[in-house]
Amino acid sequence: MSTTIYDVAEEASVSMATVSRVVNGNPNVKPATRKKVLDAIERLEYRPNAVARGLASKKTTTVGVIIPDISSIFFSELARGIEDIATMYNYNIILCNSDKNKDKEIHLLNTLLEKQVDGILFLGGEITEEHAEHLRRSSVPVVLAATFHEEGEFPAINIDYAQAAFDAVDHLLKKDHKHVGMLTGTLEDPVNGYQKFKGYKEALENNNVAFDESLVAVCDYTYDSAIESLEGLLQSNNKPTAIFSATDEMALGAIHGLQDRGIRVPEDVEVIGFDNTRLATMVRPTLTTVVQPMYDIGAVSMRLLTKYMDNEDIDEQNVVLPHRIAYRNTTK
Amino acid sequence: MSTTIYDVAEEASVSMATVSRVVNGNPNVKPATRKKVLDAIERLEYRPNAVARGLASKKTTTVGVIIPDISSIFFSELARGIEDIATMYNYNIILCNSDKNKDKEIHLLNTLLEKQVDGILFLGGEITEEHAEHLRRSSVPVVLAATFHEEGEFPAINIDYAQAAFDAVDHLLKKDHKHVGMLTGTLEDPVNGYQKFKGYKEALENNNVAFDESLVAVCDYTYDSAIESLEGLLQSNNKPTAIFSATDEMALGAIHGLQDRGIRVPEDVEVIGFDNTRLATMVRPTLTTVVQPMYDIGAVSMRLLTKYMDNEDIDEQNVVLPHRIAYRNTTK
DNA sequence: TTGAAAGCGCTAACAC
DNA sequence: GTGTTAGCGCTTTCAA
Repeated sequence: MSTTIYDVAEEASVSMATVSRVVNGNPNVKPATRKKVLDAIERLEYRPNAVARGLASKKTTTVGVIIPDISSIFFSELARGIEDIATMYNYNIILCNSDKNKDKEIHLLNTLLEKQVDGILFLGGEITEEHAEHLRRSSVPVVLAATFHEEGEFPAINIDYAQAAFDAVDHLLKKDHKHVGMLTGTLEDPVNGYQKFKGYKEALENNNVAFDESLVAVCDYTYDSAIESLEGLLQSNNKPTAIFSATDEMALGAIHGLQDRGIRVPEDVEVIGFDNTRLATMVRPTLTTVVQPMYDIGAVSMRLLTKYMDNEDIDEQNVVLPHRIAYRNTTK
Repeated sequence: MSTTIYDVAEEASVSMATVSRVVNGNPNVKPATRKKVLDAIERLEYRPNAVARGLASKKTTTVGVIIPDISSIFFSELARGIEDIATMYNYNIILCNSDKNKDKEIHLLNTLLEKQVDGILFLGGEITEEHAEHLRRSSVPVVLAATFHEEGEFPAINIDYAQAAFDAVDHLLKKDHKHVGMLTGTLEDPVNGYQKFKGYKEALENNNVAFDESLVAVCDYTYDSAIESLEGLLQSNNKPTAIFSATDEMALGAIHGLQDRGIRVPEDVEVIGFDNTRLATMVRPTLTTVVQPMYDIGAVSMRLLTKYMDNEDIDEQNVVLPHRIAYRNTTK
């Protein structure tokens, strides 16, 4: 079997309590005995059993992360931010894909709780009342990232999506575009759907431009769906001369869809994306897009979670990170 | 405190052993008592403690995944394949970024072992002799994915990178290109560097084309580095009329770098990438590239790991998945 | 500064 | 079918 704390104690001729103390950096150990123990550990290649430790101490130094889809260019960047900060604070991460599926999300929540994680990060999905009920019952802190609960009941890290969308569309409108199209996710999606759409509409109102339903296309976030939906927009009586897309990937779809039809970007149609994923500079023309600090959202949410786990003071449980627009070449 | 198996036993007026039996689906329980227990569990909202269970059973149903960088479009796709199969077999995943850094990798290996994972998936990094020593000492099975050990000592899932590179370059050469450039990763990288470069050289030899050092540029896998390195290739006395890139992202860099200089793709220069990431169809012209089944590599490696963990028979510890070339519009 | 001993919540013999 | 009991490897009082 693998060597235990008892073996080390015996090898060093001390009690297991003393071994435990040196392993845990407890200062109440005479340097000489500390050395004895350290040597024994080395000789025996002792490696503490984190499961036993977790059972005894009720801390696993592991946090659960529920993420819609790790293969998404957006969420994987978030995940990286999370993992970096987790490492910094000595936590490991159990990563689970939810596909934004409610049942899966709730199931995962329970699985993670069974595994005794010290905290949970919930990313991206819609927070329904059913979610809220489960989250409330959680025995460990939960923080949301890139999503939020209507009532602001749970700590959450986001940008102001509606305002960001407003800014982008407003920019277009101020340049005298009369017909600005929008590519959106499903409106049930609080972030990529509802909030951004809301910003779009508000910008229209604010600029006294009538809302035209035929100018908004609901897509499923994929590049291909954007190309397809474009057909609809182009059919509108109010053919768009500018398009705001809820994600970069769909913006690329729009750009290429336009180009494939011989429509020039930005000369004939200007395009603004959202997220500033690495894709944005990997297209020609390079994409003007709303910059959302993805890595930071992950990092900040993990940091906030550590505060909850360590019972530190929380100054603000709902943090709104800044956004801006990166002007590149899909706009004039 | 949270409710334990004792509470349930009391509530149901049975012994804890019986509760354990129903929780674990042991058939030796009378239906009537099973129901009693199930009811008690429901009433008390009992949730088994996986840590205690792990300590007692020596199984955590958790596997460790050491991955170079989860935010990479390539590895995140692999990770998705891993997670899906893990879920299917009821495992969770502890995800750790290594940045292909040897010390980090070895440190992570130890951390995961401390956490008593049931198995480990090691992705992408170089396997030095030092790695091998640590891997050999692992108390749980380890499988490699998208990397391998020279001696084939450890189970590994890959495609034949050298052959794949050969195929791509050979295709170019057969079309009478005399000067085929290559964008490669560092040659220490067994996969993206050495193997692909080897395939490149072999294709040259096979077609009786002299190797010209000025035609290969070592990049750091980024889009930008590819754009930069392009300058060097274009300076060569044997200006390339075709370019083979070790990754799609660098291929995009090359394409845009060429286009920015007014060089047309594929008319003036043909380009072939590697991986067939989602980027490949998100560029114009769409990218001809070597198709590597990323998701499958993840899925198959996780499946193989489950076999090791469950002591199933292994037919082949070194699996080589098929590759092919997707011909699109960066080649004529 | 060190040791003894009581759990942590569960599984897995073993007995009945 | 069901209960008893001895660990799993560690942390954490409490004494000394």
